[in-house]
Amino acid sequence: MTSPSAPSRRSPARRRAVARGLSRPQAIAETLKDWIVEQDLAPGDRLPQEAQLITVLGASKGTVREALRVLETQGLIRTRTGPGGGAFITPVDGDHAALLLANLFFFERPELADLLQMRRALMPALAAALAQTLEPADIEALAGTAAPLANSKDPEARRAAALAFDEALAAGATNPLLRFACGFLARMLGELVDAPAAVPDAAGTGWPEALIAALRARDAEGAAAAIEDRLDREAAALTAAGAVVARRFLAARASR
Amino acid sequence: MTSPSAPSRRSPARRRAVARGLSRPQAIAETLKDWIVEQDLAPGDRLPQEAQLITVLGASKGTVREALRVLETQGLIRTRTGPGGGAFITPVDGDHAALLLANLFFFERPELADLLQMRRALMPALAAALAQTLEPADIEALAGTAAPLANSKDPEARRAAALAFDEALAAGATNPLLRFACGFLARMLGELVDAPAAVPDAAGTGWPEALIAALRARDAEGAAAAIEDRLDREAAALTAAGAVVARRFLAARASR
DNA sequence: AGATATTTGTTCGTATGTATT
DNA sequence: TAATACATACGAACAAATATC
Repeated sequence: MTSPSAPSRRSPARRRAVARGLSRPQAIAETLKDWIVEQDLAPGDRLPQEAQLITVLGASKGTVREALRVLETQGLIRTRTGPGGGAFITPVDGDHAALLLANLFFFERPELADLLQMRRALMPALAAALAQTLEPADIEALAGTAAPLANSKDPEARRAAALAFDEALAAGATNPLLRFACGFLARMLGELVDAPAAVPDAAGTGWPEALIAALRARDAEGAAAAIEDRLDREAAALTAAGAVVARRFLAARASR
Repeated sequence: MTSPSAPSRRSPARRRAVARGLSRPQAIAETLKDWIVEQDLAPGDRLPQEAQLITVLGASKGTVREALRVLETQGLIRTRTGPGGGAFITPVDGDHAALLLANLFFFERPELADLLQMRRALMPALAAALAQTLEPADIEALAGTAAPLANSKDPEARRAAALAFDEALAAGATNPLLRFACGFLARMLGELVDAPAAVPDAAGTGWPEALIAALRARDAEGAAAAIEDRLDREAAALTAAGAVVARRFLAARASR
């Protein structure tokens, strides 16, 4: 009852992987990934059942389970128990990918200045792109999330609001690379940067209003300028306050 | 013989993780990550042995092994057999992180224009940064990798040379975020973009020489300008040739 | 070089949990 | 409620790798 082209015991991917010194479960995971591409599997599609994988891959239950756990960790599958259950392809989501990428920067820890430099390079491009692609309804929704930025009295609440606003901005990008990169930077800055003293924020300068206005006017340059003004003020304030990047992992968020 | 503060059966991280619907091995992996932070473990340090983890975590061997495989997949540990063996902390390397991140873009597949937009936003900043930080010896090494760009007759060789050069440029950045992002973009463009026809490259315009000259002169603006000229020409050529982003995973590279 | 001890890696039988019918 | 189909967890035995003497 094996499917006509099941993942093979001797796939090229697996031989490559083993030759590179990967462990067997990792190698089996590579085989399954190749198989996903070959079969053109899409989110929602199911992998063969554990029992079938055991026979087809020529590995024991434990090893196959470890291989599936590898794919789960990569964010590629989720498993369900019960009849009709099994391992299902799921699209990797940005939150999950951000977690994995943050592991890299746990060891190659960036300075605050590095985060700010990166943000300075990307966010003006994001703002300009948004000015050209955002629908009026999206702009008004953004304006909604921008409100607490100026209104909240509590500094902690304002910090959370700024993070939420930056993430909302990033989420609006049609370019998936820009969307992920800006969202990731916002999370790093919001969750991993600690300041010993209170950091005066730049919302009082009216940049959120200027940005929204530029977006409404589809004014790419104006939007970029509004963001640049804000970034420069905020960078100066963070640096002056002696903010630093903490040594921790990004926190996992609730899924599904 | 358990260490004075071993990973606990009821760590806060594990309760949080289980509450979020994570599987037990994933939850145990979260516990271990928290423990790495608490103990301030650095690359080379060893996790408790399998047998100890089994008793301390209150899980079976298979479950503990799956948890370790999760950490291995995240690039955080490597295991060795034999006396004195076990799971050792390893710094996550860029290649590994790139592979994991590429999984995200397997599903949220960027257009060629998205890749080019991102590169246009980042590489001028990279060039400017390099002009300020690169040592003379590094510049000369770069000049060496730039040579095949203009000299190779074979288009395929030139393509490989361009990829290698861009990765070398990225590797020179002191900002780890910039280093990773530019390296990742280079790999996406080099490995995942297929062109139906030959793509004339821009090396003939002398931009590599102009860039190297600007770097030698510590001329940030000149370096950025040289890169911008090249990017714009290359983008036009790729677009004209009808290049597209393929549906595949990034290929793993040889490690250690 | 070879024997031995240590530690991870793999397998399998069994039992349990969970969702569907 | 009961039966079924599936993943999940456990434990014991054995295999393979590697350091040490």
